[in-house]
Amino acid sequence: MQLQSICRSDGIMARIPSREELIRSLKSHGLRLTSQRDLIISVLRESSEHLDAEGIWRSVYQRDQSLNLATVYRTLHTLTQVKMVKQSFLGEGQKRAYYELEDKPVHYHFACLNCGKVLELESEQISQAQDALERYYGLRIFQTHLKFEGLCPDCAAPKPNAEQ
Amino acid sequence: MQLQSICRSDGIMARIPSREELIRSLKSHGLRLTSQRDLIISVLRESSEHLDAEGIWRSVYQRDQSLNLATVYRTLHTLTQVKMVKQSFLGEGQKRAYYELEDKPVHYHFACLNCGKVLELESEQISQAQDALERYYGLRIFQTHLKFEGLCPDCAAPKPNAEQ
DNA sequence: CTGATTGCAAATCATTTGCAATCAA
DNA sequence: TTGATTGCAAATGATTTGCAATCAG
Repeated sequence: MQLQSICRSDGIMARIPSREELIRSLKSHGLRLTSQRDLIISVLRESSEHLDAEGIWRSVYQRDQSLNLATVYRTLHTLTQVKMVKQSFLGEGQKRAYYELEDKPVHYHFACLNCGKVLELESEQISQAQDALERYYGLRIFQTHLKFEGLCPDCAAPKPNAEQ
Repeated sequence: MQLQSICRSDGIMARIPSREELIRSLKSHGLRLTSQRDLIISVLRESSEHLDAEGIWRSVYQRDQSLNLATVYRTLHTLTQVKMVKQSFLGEGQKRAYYELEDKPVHYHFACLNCGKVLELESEQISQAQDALERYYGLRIFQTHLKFEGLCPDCAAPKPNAEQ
């Protein structure tokens, strides 16, 4: 069972930053725009699912066969550092990292154990709980890693004549 | 900066299952009680902090120098499968797995980015949010992986003359 | 006795790194 | 021009696995 696809369960389209915004963002951090970075960024922009480094590399490979997997890793690392990219561990066992462009609004991931689909969930309550935890325990929370696993609506209540 | 220690921020003592309960649990799953498993279980019971496989191995090593790291991994895998042990990815980057005995009540982890301390947080609101998500999206949630990162109370508001 | 479990060493697999060559600014 | 970035190949490091020997039930 593999990671399959991303669905925003709420039907709300996430705002994907434009190529220009992303390039501006790159430069504002003193980073250079190389053809490799440009390609990787466009793959991230155009992908409808979360990709791991190798998936990104395979996508890029169609347009540039010389781009090296190590460059993909290095680029993702750099972009994650400057908060243009968000890294999540969506597979079972959190072995492999998946990447998506940093976009608002904040969402959380749900991975179906049966079909591998990944849903993006929003929850005001979670953000509130987080605020409450900060106040109650006196912490400062900079990052939240939250992932649910279970059965998606389709797999939880399969319809008689529907292929999952 | 390394993982340092576990503090139950609320001061509530978690209930640690007795050795006998754990052995009973082992057998109820058709698993054999070997001296290696017995040792690993007691290290898990007696440890006040989350340990990774190597930390467990080092602890066990004092009592049995022949116990192999591979056995530790295999045992942790087995115990995780039968839900006697819970695996979390507490380091930065979720590279390495940490293990603790499965115990109620449910808690979440907070890792301090400065001193490496891990706090155990409880939050009724998070459980409620989870229930709400299940109902709202029509999912079944079997597992929640939640980890916060930021500054612990000590590092967020350091006292003038206090070490870390 | 017999299948479960272990020790050992080798394999895996995602990710990282050193280094010389290349390229953006 | 010059430091940032890349390709390549080799290294890393946590975890897993094949296999023969051992042990629990």
